[in-house]
Amino acid sequence: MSAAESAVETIQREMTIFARRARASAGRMHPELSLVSYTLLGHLEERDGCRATDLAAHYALDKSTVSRQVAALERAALIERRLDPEDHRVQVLHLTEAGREILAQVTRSRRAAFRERLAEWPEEDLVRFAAYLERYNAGPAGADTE
Amino acid sequence: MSAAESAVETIQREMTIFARRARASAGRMHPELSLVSYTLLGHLEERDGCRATDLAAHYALDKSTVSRQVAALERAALIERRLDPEDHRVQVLHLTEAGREILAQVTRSRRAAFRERLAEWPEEDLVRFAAYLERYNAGPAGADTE
DNA sequence: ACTTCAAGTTGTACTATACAACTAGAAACC
DNA sequence: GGTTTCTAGTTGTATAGTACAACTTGAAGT
Repeated sequence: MSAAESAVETIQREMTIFARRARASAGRMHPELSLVSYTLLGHLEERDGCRATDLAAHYALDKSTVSRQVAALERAALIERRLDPEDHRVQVLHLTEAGREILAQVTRSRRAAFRERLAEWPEEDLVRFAAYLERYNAGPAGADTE
Repeated sequence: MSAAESAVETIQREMTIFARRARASAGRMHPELSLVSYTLLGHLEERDGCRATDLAAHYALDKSTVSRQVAALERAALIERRLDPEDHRVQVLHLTEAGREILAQVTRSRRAAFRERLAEWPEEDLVRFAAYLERYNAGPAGADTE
């Protein structure tokens, strides 16, 4: 096997290990916000509000799944729905103040965990690793991970 | 924010994206073998058989979860249980021929997907990316992802 | 106006998971 | 050697996340 092939094997194996671990650990670290809820809230913050359908499309989730997630987040008062006056089918989702706070808090705590895990890494390696991950994820959707 | 800090942010974000995508896509690609079943079979192949308890410990899963996964894999005739003659509480799990085949087939197909996604990468980058991932995953357990 | 399309909700089902209670066997300790 | 304690695994129960299908409501096109 060439060096490239063997590297691909390793990447596959390590990405699999990471994926397998991530959800469970996210749930353990932040019982109040699952990985999915976290990313949904993050998306709302980034876009400053959007529709449930947009979330479903962006994360390749069924609209029923998003509907229930949104309902739960609203119940927890982390988001609110605003009826679009232009189109009464549409509810634009927005973070509430509480949602913003929880999101910031979880982000801080996740960041701390990553920092700790990467504490010993030289800056040069961090920058390269980050670039590789971006490049990997930006690759053609559907190949394996979308 | 320093270059290192911003790289950590990116790593966190991209790892999260990857983790969120991975399970669902694995399920879509291989309905016959979930990501968890796949890793369990892989472990059995690598170790040439082991106990359910070992699987639970290694993957930080509850023994009840493993018990049900194992039951399903046995029902599908992908693994078999052999009673340990030394200790009648113990069942040593082994891949069956069918299990070996399915595992090989899914591995091939996953490998093809990764290869395609990484096809344009220079060998040097593949090797470095693989090393970074190994280093990341080998880090202290529990920080974030175990 | 009628049809078709789009946004969301709800019913139903399945998978993965954990925790707790249990059974069966092994080991340890007087 | 019998009692207690530990270990391996199963089963009951509950929860989260997910998908698909059927439905409701509103918008748009013909």
